[in-house]
Amino acid sequence: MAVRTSCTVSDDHYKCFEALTEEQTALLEKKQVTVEYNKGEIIAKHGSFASHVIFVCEGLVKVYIEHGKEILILKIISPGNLIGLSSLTEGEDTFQYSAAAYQRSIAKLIDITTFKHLIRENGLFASRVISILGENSNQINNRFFCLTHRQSYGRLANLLLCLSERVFKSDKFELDLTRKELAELAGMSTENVIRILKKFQEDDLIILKGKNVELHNIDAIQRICDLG
Amino acid sequence: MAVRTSCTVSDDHYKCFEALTEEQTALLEKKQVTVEYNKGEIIAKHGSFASHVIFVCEGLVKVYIEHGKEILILKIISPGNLIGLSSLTEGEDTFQYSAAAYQRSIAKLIDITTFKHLIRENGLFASRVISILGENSNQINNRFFCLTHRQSYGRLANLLLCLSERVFKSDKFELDLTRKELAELAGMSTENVIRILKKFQEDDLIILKGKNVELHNIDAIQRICDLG
DNA sequence: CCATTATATTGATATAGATCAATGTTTTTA
DNA sequence: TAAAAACATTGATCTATATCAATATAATGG
Repeated sequence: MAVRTSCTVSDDHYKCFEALTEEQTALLEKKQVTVEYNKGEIIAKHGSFASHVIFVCEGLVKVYIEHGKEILILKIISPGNLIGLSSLTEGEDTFQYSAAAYQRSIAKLIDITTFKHLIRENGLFASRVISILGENSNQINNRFFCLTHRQSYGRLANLLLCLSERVFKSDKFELDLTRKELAELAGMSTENVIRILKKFQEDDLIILKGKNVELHNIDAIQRICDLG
Repeated sequence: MAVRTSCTVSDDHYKCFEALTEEQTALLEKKQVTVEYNKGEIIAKHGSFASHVIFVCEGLVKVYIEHGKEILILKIISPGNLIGLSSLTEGEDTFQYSAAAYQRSIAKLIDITTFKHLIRENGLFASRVISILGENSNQINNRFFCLTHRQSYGRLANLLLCLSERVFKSDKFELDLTRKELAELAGMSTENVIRILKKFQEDDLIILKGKNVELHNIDAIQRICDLG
C-alpha cells in the first residue's frame, strides 16, 4: 500500500510532454514563460484567474486550499511536476488551490488555452494528462485517509517517510521546514509536532541535529505510520 | 464557495459521451454490460483488477477507500456519473477505491481498454474526461477541507445541505441512510450524529419525522456549515 | 553586535468528541 | 406473529490533542 505517496506525487509529469510532436513542442515553448520565485512567494492564488498551468522546474512548492485564515496543504510539489491541471475543467477558469514556494523555485507558466488545444489535438498527450490527474487523485485520497484516520504519531511518521522517500530521496536530509510548516503538513499543532519529534528521538527512531534529520529506524516508523 | 459540493459531484458526466461519433458510440455500446446491484452490494472493490469504468444509471452509490476495517467515504455518486476514472492512469490496473450500492442500483460497466482507446482517438472526448477528473478533484478537496477543518456540527450541517441540494434536490426528502451511514459520511461516531440531529431539531433547524427530513432553516444550517 | 522579531520548547489546562454501557425501538426472518 | 437481529437513543466516562502561557533559543536587520 502506497502510504508513502500521501504527501506528494511522483516527479515525472514532464513525461507527458514527450508525447508532443516537434511542432507542438515548439508551439508550447512559445506559449510559456519562466518565472523565478523567492522563498514564501505565492505562485498561484486560490480563486484567481487561471490563465496558465504551472510546471515546476526547480525548488519545492506547497499546494494548499484556503478558506479565510484556515489552510489545508494538499501536497508538496517537487521539480518535474505540474500544478493547476484541475483548472482544465470546462467552465472552471480560476485556480482551485494556491501554490507557494517553500524555497527559491523556478516554474514555467504554460498558457492554458494552448495546453487545452494540445489535449484536443494529441490523444497521446491527453491520455498522459489523464494519467497525471489520476495519480493526483490517488495521492490526495491517500493523504485524506491519513489525515482523517491516523492519530498524530501516525501522521507525523507518515510525513517523515514521505519527505524522506519522495521529496529528499534519502533517509538523512536537511529539513528547511519550520516546526510550524511540519505541523501544517501533518495537520496538527506546532507544539504537538515538537513533542512527538522529541519522543521519536528518545525512542531512537530518528536523530535530530539542528536542521538535519536522520531516519534511524525506518521499519519502526513505518509501523507507527501504518497503525498509529 | 462551493461548500455544498463536498459530498458529491454534479450529475452530468454522461455528457462526455456526447463528444463521441456515432461509430464510436456504437463501439462503446458493444463493449459494455449493464448490471443491477441490490442494496449493500459491492460494485467495485479497492485493489481488485480494474477492467472497466463504471457508469451509474440508477440508484445511489458510495465510493470509499478501505484499509483493513477502516473506511473513508470519498463521495456519493448519483445517476449520470462515472466511477473509476483514476484507474485510467498508466500502470494503475486496480481500483483505487471501492464502490457499493446504498440502494438498488443499475450500472454500465465499460471496457477500460476501449475507453482508453477512445481517449486517444477523440480529443474532445479526452478533454471532457479531463473536465470530469478536474471536477472530481475539486469535490474531494472540498470534502477533505470540510472533514479536517470543521467540527462535528459543521460537518453534519454540510452533509445535510449537500444531500438536500445535490443528491435529493429538495429541502424535504426521505432519507434511507441509517445513522451509522450518516456518521460514516460526516466522519464521526453514530452517537454524535444522533445528538447533533437532536440539537438541530430542538433549535428548529430541521424537522425529523421517521425517515423524512426537512431542512427548516437553511440559512442557519449554512452558517453552521461555514463556521462550525 | 545589539535589538528585535521569529521560532522552538516545555508545562498546565481545557474540550470536542470517541468510547462504553445500558435500554428502547424498529425491522427482518423463520 | 414471535423471536432475533439490527438500529436508535441516552447518559457517563475517558482521552487525544488543541490551546494557553511562559521562557529559551535562533535568525535577522539596522
